[in-house]
Amino acid sequence: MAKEITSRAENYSQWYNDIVKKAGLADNSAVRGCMVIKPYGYAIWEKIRDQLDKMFKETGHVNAYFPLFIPKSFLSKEAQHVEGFAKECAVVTHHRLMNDPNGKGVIVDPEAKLEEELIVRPTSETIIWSTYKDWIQSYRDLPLLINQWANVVRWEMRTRPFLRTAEFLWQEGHTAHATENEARQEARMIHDLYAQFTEEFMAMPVIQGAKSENERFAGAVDTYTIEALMQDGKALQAGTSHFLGQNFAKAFEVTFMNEKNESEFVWATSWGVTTRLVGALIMTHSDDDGLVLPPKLAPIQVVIVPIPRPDPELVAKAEEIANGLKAKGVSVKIDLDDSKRPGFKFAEYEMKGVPVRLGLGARDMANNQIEVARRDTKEKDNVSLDGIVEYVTELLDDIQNNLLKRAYDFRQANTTRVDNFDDFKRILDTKGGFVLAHWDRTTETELKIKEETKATLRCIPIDAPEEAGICVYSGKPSSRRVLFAKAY
RNA sequence: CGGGACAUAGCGCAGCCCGGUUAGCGCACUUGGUUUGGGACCAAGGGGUCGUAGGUUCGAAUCCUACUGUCCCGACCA
Repeated sequence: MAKEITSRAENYSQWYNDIVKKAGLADNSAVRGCMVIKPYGYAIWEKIRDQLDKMFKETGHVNAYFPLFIPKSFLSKEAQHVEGFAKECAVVTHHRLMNDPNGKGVIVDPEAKLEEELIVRPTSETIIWSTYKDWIQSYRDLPLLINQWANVVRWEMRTRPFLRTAEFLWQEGHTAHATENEARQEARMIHDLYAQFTEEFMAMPVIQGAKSENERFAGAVDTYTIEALMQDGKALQAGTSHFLGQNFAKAFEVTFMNEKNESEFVWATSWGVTTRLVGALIMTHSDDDGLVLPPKLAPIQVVIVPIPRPDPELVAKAEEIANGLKAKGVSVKIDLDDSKRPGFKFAEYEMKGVPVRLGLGARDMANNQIEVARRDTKEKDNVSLDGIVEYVTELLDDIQNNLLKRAYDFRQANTTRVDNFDDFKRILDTKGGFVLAHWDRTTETELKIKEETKATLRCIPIDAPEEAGICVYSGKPSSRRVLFAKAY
């Protein structure tokens, strides 16, 4: 047994770390709080990125790139915004090093102090809105629909690979609109796009909702979120879309002339998802044998293992099958490594979450069949080589659907409606998961609940039906249930 | 930033309490051979400033002090 991972039951955090490491997704780095994303982990991110990028472009957005550094003065222009990020910013104060006159090594050259310090972007609203001011003159310049793929830095106390790192990769969309309504629609449209993406591609169902005032993005009027439920019963915020009102337009004086030749402030949105999605993917589907990937995001969808070794006849047949699959758009790897035995390879590909494994040996060739193993259920079947391409492409769809259904069923089974605070606490302590409860819509109650239960108000679901009830904490009237959970 | 644990080869660990030749084991790696349908076996080999800096001592992986880092549990957060 070369590689083993801690079971989820034994230690969920350790299980997660083991998967990240042993599936080859990421390593710790020499820099505290920062990870190295390894090729296999990055390949998953690329799949996520490419699909989202396509969806953004289909909805009229274009990509651009803004600077990593933000003048300190920019960050202080929007009061709530700076308050939200001030505690976790990396600051550049100097621009030069020099040899240490007292010994070996280098020191910061005290002569090279910057006149104005630069902040490493924790998010780009300020630099972008200072730029948009110059780009927008007329209603004819609107809407401005721009996205950027970038890295950002938030100096977090405690980090975990993919879920929270000091530096992470993301996309941030920043749009400007002539009317409030159009901006609100944009924020909601992206919110829907995110939900569609996570469900269709990540096979991860999400609850769509609005954040409470307390949980809202610093500087936003409304924040929409997609909340996913992880296997340990904790919620994970997987993406947010913000309606920013005219807050940034006012802070950066971004105005335009409307059709009546009147000057107006523009209406704004911003929205983003991060490499955290890779963490979400891990914690939604994986099991005690390793990573489980949905076919639509798997860097390798099918691996063919010649058994017992890659002999020429087997490889020739494997290539024939692989070419058939590739013609259908399936990514296939033929394992040509002859230094490892099949059993080792099986375990390895299971650890890496490859959705389908085909085992091809002389015995199979003689019987005109092949061994098909699916990662999600670990079932194995001997399947005729005739029509194998169709069989596998259908199986990939089936796995994708099965993962979504499994995650959805898990969420259903771990979503509990409660009507009093005793039940609320009991469910969170025993079962965990999502809790749907009535809430009186005050921040005071929200904070009390958080203090007493560690559960946070994840969102006010957009599809929650109107339902008369009383707040589980205060007993005051409420018209709909909201979503609480312990969260990452 | 609080509470706890840990730091010895790429990874996982033993040795430390009770200081004493050349610091050991498993996995991984290299070479050769035998194997090969679920993590092969045999043999030979390479790889270490024992986290860093001080201190005690004739002598420190081992004892003392400080620092740094990592992990787990909290608080903060995508």
